[in-house]
Amino acid sequence: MLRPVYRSVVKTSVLQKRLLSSKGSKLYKPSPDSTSTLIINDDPLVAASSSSSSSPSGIINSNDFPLFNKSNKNTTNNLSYQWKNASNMEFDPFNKSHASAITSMTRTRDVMQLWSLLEACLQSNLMKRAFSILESLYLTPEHKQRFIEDYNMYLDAFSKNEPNFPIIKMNEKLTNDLETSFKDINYNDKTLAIMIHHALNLHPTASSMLLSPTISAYLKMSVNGIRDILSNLDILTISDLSILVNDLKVISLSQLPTSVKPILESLAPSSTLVNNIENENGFNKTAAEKDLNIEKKLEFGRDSIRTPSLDPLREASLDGSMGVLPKDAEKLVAVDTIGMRVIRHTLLGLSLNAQQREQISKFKFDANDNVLNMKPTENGEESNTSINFFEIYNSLPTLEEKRAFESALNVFNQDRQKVLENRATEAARERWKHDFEEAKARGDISIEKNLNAKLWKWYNDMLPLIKEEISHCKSLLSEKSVNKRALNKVDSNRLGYGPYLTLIDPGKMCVITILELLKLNSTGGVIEGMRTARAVISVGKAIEMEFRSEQILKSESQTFRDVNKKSPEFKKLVQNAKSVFRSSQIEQSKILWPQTIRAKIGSVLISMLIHIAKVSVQGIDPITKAKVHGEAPAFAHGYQYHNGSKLGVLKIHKTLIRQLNGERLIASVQPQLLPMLVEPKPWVNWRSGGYHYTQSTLLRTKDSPEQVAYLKAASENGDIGPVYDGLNVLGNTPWTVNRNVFDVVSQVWNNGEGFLDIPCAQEEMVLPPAPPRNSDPSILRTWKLQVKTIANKFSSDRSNRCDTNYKLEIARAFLGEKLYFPHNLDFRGRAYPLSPHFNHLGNDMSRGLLIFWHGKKLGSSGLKWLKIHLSNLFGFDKICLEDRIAFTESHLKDIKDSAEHPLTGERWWTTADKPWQALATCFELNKVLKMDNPEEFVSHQPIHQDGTCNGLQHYAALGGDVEGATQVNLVPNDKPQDVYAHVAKLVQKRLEIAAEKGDENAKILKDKITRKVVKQTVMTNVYGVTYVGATFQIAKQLSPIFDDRKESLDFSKYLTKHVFGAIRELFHSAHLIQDWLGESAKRISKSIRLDVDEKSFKNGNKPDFMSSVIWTTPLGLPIVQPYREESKKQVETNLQTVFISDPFAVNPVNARRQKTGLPPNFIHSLDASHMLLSAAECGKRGLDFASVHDSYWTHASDVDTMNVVLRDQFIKLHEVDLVMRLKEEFTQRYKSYVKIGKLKRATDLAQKIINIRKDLSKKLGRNTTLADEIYFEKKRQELLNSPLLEDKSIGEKMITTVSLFQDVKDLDTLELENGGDENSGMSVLLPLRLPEIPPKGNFDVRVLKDSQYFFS
Amino acid sequence: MSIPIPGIKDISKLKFFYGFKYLWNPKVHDKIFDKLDLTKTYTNPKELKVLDLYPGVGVQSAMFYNRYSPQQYSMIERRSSLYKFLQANFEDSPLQILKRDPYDWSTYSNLIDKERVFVPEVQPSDHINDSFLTVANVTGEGSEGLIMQWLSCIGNKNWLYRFGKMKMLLWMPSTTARKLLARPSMRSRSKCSVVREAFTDTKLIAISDGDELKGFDSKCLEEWDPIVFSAADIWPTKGKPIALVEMNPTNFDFDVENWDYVTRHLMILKRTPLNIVMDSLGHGGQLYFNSRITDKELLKKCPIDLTNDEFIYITKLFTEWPFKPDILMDFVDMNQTEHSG
DNA sequence: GGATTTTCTACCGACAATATCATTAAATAGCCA
DNA sequence: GTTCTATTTAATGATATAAGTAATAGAAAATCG
Repeated sequence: MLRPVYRSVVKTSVLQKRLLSSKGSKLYKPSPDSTSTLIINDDPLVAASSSSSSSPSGIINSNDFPLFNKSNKNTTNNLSYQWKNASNMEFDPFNKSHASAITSMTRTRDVMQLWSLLEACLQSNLMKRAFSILESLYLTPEHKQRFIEDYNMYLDAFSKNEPNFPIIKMNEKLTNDLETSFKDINYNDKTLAIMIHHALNLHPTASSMLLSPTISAYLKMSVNGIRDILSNLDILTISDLSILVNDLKVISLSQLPTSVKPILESLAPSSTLVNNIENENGFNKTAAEKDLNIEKKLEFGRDSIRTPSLDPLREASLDGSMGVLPKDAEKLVAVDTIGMRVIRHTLLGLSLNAQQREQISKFKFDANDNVLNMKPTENGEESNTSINFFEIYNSLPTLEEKRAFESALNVFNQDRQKVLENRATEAARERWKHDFEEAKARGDISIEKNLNAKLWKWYNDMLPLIKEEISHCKSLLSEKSVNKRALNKVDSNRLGYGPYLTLIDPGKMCVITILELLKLNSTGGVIEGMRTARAVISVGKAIEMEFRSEQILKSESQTFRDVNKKSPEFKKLVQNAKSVFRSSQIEQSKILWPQTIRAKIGSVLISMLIHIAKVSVQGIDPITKAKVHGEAPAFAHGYQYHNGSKLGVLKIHKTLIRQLNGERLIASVQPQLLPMLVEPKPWVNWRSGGYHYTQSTLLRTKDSPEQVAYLKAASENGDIGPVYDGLNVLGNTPWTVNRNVFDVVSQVWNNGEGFLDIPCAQEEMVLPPAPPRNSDPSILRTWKLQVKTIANKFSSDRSNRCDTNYKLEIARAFLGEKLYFPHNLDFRGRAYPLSPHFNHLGNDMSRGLLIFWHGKKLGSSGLKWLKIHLSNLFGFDKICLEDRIAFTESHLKDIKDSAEHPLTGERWWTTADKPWQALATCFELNKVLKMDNPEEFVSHQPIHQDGTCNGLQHYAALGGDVEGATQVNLVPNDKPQDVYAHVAKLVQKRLEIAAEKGDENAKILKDKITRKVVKQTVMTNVYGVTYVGATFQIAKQLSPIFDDRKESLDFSKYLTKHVFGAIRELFHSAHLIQDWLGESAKRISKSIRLDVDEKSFKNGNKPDFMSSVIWTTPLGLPIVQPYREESKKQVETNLQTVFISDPFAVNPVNARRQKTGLPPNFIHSLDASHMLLSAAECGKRGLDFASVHDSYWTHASDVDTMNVVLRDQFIKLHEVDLVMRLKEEFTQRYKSYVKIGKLKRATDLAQKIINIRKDLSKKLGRNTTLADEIYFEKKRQELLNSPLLEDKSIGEKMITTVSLFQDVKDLDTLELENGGDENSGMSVLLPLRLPEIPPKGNFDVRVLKDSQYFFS
Repeated sequence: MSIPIPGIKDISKLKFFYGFKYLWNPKVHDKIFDKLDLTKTYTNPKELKVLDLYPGVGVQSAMFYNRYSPQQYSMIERRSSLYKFLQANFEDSPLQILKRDPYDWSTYSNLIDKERVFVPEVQPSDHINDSFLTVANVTGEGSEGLIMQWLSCIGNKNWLYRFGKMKMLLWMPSTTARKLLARPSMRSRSKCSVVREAFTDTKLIAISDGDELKGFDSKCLEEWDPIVFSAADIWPTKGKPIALVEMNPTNFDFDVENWDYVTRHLMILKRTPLNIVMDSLGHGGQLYFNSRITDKELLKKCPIDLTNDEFIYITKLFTEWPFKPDILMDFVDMNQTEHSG
């Protein structure tokens, strides 16, 4: 590999600094040779490694990464490992393994907090404080390597803050900072980029003559080459680059980063614009407004003058920085932008009917005005404001036209997506205002009645409060000397959250707070309200999220602000460059707000809202019985008890709740997390993918830095490409809303009645009358329980309805749109859509509402699969395919009726297992059946192929279990096997035998065993359900048969034993593997890593076990089981203290959960791998693909192809002995770990250990502990690994209680398994050994190739 | 003929006490009985019926019987090891041993109404019931809830309190006693001390020596002058100190449900003055109560400083509040089971 | 080292106790040389 | 101006909260002497 030319920064820096700091014009005339002498080639790695603190415990051990060898294309076929060395010696907060480094963990936390604070201070122009934070960061030794990045952040902010600071002074400052304040810190190319940018943007009156040499000087100082300087697009704007290339001509085009090169190429020198006006005026504007201006400029050219606005919104805003759409913008958007005119032109050029034509010509192709259909439809204005793109797309006759349409739509949607992710709060605010003004025109009463009008009132009341708070914070923060003692509690709190609060536009914060609280209504088990803890954190998170996307948008528009060309081709270029830019920005941001800050911010905002939000209420005076009207706070903070524990709650007033129930809730859906209108950003990196402006991580880590550390290392090693591939296929599947189904759901919904799983709308709950107070306590108690049950039902119904409302509203908003679901993974690798509420993983209704955007002709086999699909949805999925087809064909009449009269007809579809999806299928089938040639029918319906007990399929393949494999359809068969029925049969047989022997229970139960009784238990058995749990499941199934609950439970207990027995018998080898996994997990989680800090061994002989179970999936994804003891702390906020966990705390593992979790998690990691492999392959073959874990979806015509892929990939996955590989990985990873075990006392080895202990005891003057032994063994290991030969030889001679085991081969004979005589065993440290793998059976997974019922 | 009292030697052989603790030293018991001076209430012990809940090893039971020879003395004890012990020691004595669970409400309805094994006399509430006494030992650390439930039964006038104002001699952990007996403004003042104040007249009779004593107010201790006995007089010796209180129900007249809601919520923020804390009672509470409470001094007080009478006053205002919240819905429901096959 | 007591209770997506008092650690003021 | 101590403040830890052991009960892990 070619290494870029490094220059030893250590040696050059001082000289360079001296050069820069030299006074006068000399600086601007650097002689070429003087700079070149500064370049000293030296191996930077030597310097880096010697300066790093290289604590081995602080960094992931190289042993930690057994990854698959990528050299062989068929990864699964290769058993050899490539032990990659994650020799990342830099300090990085995530790069810590939990097993070690307790101290650096706390430092990590400190650094994280300092970072977030630094960022906040820089944003708020608190330069002094920022500098002192820098000083603290500088003192963290592990952080030195990265410190320059923080300094760059500071310098950049400084430059923006003082745009007219002469470059000489700037240079002096830089020199001074790096030479005195932060010794040993060297600038990097970004530092230079900042200086260049500063120089370029100085007021033009500055001696521009000298500009060129200055810049040349900086360019020559480059550490990694000029290219590297220029790649800092977050610093150097396009116009900067343009000047450098075209005006100063100090660089050539070829040196530019590839993503922007084409833009600059197309910018002719003459048309380059450097907008200095913007520079002068625009500093205190928020990103949004800047962006808005950019947008406008992009569209109308720079001549469009911003007219001063009298809009009250603007007046109200703090320093005029409200990022709202100016009123005059509406006028402006009415005029077509050129780019959009082109889109319209394109669209009108397609084959459209008259109506479509009219729609398009009326339609305003402006992203700001037409984000989504969120406006009420009652006014019937729908036809004007929205276009059903799906219909148009479908009506286009040729593929070319479709392509052209999609391409035009995509350009439009790119803009809409941007607006969607960035302008949602403004949109909400606009809506409120609009409604308010309308209501106002009608009178005060209608203001009260209209929710949005009320929200607008709250907004206006809250805004000044926030502003006041912010100005408090600002004045407090800008005080010269902060006398901490003189501060009251409120102010010292402000000092903490103040820097963050000042970051975001106050108006936005209002909107976010209000929306979050409305969204959280009836969550957390609270009857009419929410948990305070959740509320404050949600608001805090939402604020942070807003800030993040604002940041990205801001830097993006900063960089591209002067790009001003109107051709659509150019626009595409810019869009492309921007997305590359965003990606790298998101990638770079590592800063997260601490949880405590989120909570504090949230509480401040919420308490303001509580203070001002009022609703008018009426009650009855208990004395006079007269109706009383009044005003009450809409939100109230209080507490409720649960099992004696207090729970902070935020109650919402009944009046408001009633209003919310009748409301369309679309507004409060977190807009950043809606489905996307364009393809998600592809996953290329562990934290870059999905939404365009919202950061999401590849893995849903449970606040576990350990998981992140492994993921990051794998990502940086480039090991998880296949994961990205699969995930990107999932994300790139376009969907649309099934209008037919939507209309039916909508009708049902508006009806307000209960329908299928939609509960009916209920106003009040009906409670049984209370018994007299002096009734027996037991009677009082049953009544209380009744009330509780009813209330629970009521509130769960309501939240259910609310959830349905969300789904429906999102669906409505996306009617006729092309939509995408960005995905990420849970910690085992299973994929989930990022957007909540409405997605294809949702309930039956959500799934029924979704169809593929692309249609495919049924072709020869499509109709067959469509029919089978319907049969499956009705629950007939365990009969052979022909019978399923026959089922559908025998119901053609019902299908027709269901499709044509879904609600008024026989409603046959409602009898299906999955009625809404069945209805969707009926609609298609009905259309197909009317066609002369069904093969020509264009189908959009996803067809599902489900694995029969997917977990058991994997187990069977792992164990090579022929019997089990047969049961789960791994073996070709002319008829699908029904596991559940089979288990039921086995249980039945057992019962019959028992009954013959005179077993009473068996006699009663033997004829009551159905498939249904055992189904859940068989399923959950894979997840390691316990005897007790299974008993409950079975009791639930049996309860209709027996009247007495007690009796039913007794029978269930009995039955459970037999069911368990039957399952064990049937899937014997699966259970052996399950046991093996469990035992391995137990041993690992009870093992000790030697280089662990002795502190965790403080309890003498009882250490805290720190090692969690870690493995790598066949796709290379490292999986860390995050189960640890949680440590939570109380954090003070404005409202109350909240109880939150500290993510950087180092906690011992929860061995139990590690143990019970491994079997299911391992299997899930395999099925996830299978899914991703299949997805990638299907993607390659041009299939539209979606998945719900073990259910795979595609077009009817492609089902056969997909099935082939599924089987191939499954075989590919299991051709390797995965269990063996897992064991090898474990053995390698936990190589030098020890466990506490018992050794037979009557052995030589034991005697030797006793002698060592005696010696040691003498030396120490006390009894030895295992901790001491660990200490010495650790010492020995350190010596052995020492580079010094003498150390090494000392180490080799050293004998410890652990080293004695090195050469022992027959440990089994020496170790006492549990039990044994009391005196024969003694506690010693034994090397960790894993149990033997159960023998593999004879099943050859390759026979699967011909099993048609594998997935069906 | 008096019943022999089990000695510490026999008692110490017992292994299982389920976390309960018993005073075994007869001398201390004697002192306690002297102090209790029960004949003042039970002028005619021959008509007295005593219910002994969780009698444990029965030392106190036997000594009681020996002293007063009541008409009926029934011990309710279900825990097998202790039941066996009682059987072995008192099989032939007049003490009645019933293997029932004192925790279970049905035990009482069965005993009293169904089987009529133990039928106390109903007496009006103008005096302490002079023919019915309950003695109980609820010294288990985890059984504090039972005491609290019994207390609320006084408020409901159900359970054994349907027979009138029945006296109860109750052993409990010292910490529980401290909480119950706390008076306004004391550190341990909590909702249950208000409940105690509302429904009963309770005195500390005896307490084992130890650090826990420090938690009690010295003035109160002076007033009650409890018998302080050594921790060594308790078996099993390990564990926390215990105390004996005498609980006499009192007359009360207020809306218990609303009062319960008000006290429960106010005592959460027991150090927050009333003029602020009222918001936690419901939407707009602060505004309402600040306008209704005329006594400005009261508004400055914190819940912890309030007497029960003051709580009753606040409750009255609360019930008169036109916009008062629904007190029935004052609970959270934890995620119920969903998800199926 | 062995019995008693406590802790679970099928995996994942998922989402959470809190007020107050006592004690300890840290920081500041004061004090004096 | 420093160093040492007294005093105050911040941080941390402990404890109580409500009041049928949430619907349930028997095994496995953890604790304690």
